[in-house]
Amino acid sequence: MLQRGLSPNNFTYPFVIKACTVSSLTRYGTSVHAHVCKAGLDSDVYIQSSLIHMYTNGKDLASAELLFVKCCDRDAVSWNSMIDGYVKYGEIELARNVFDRMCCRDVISWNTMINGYAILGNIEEAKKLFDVMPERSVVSWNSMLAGYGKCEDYEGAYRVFNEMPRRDVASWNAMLACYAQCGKSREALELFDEMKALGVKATEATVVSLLSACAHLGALDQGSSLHKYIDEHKIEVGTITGTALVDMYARCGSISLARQVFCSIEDKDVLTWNTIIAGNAMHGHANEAHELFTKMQETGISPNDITFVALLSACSHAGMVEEGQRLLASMSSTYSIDPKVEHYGCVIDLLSRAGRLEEAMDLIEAMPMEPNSSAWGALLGGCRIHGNTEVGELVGKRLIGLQPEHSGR
DNA sequence: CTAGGGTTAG
Repeated sequence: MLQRGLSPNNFTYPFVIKACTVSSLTRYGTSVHAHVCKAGLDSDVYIQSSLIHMYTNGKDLASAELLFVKCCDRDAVSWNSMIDGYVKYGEIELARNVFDRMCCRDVISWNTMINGYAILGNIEEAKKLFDVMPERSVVSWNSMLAGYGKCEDYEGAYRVFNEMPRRDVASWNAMLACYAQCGKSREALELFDEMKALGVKATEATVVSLLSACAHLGALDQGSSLHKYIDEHKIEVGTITGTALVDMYARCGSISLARQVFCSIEDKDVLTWNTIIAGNAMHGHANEAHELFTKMQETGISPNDITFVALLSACSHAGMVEEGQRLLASMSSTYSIDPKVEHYGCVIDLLSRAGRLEEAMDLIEAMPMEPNSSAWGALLGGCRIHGNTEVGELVGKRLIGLQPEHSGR
């Protein structure tokens, strides 16, 4: 359009800006913003609110704030976008401050605020707002439901699920996710039967929670029939669903099917790679886990701390002591990831199983954080296997000194 | 599409 010499007007810009927002093209959006200013259209309320939304969506709060304070004529979209921006940035107090100053609060403002508290697991504050809001939508109820889910309170969630006047697919998905995350796998599968009986159409979020439930049950039959259901109902298999399928097959014992699904996933993210690496580790395929780690980096995906837990557990299963030590050292030196207590725990386990108890003891003393019970447990387990009462007693004394209430069993 | 529902270690 610009190349043809046509000038965009105040009706054109919001569409262009929205396109940038949905495609996360904030950089291009910034140049559109510059065009808007040059054209003298930066006082248009609609353009302003779409720009603010674009910036908050792209986590560029500074630019959003700058624009927000400059407008004298703000619409509800601008206010709501600012609230949501602060919420997503983890700044709940700032979000609340904007919410309290807002005079034209609508149901979206209330829901955004309730969701903000729910994300943080602050169900009390969410409920306070929920109880006093002038009108509620199904989203208000769903946000409360998700809030109880976040607190792992599946009974509270189910109470909300029962009380709500109307349910949509997100309500079912939130309840299913809550059950799945609370380890109530059977309840999740039963709720799905109810959902199907009522004719509610499943989405990707539905099957992801159910696949996770099957994975935790090790239920290959139900997992495979879910896979069939996904195909038959033409539910899209995106990165998240694909990853959930890989995890389900791996945990249910079928590493070959896991691998097959893994290969079919177009856009693999770090979670996808972590899942297949961990799957191979569980099955004792340490070399393949490490090959996958190399391939992952070749495709431009950087590992995170969970990748290293998976790799180190692969070493544990295979007894690859030196490789494990090398990996632990490489975390901070090569990848700038600070090893956590879990990573030290894996290597302590590795050393203890190999009978290298003095080295394990040295590592537990040298780690920069307080060892947790599984780190001590790994060391004690090694002492038992190898009949080393000397280090065992040392550990016992340390444990009694640290936590007198855990005086052994 | 201004708000809500999703996967990974042990």
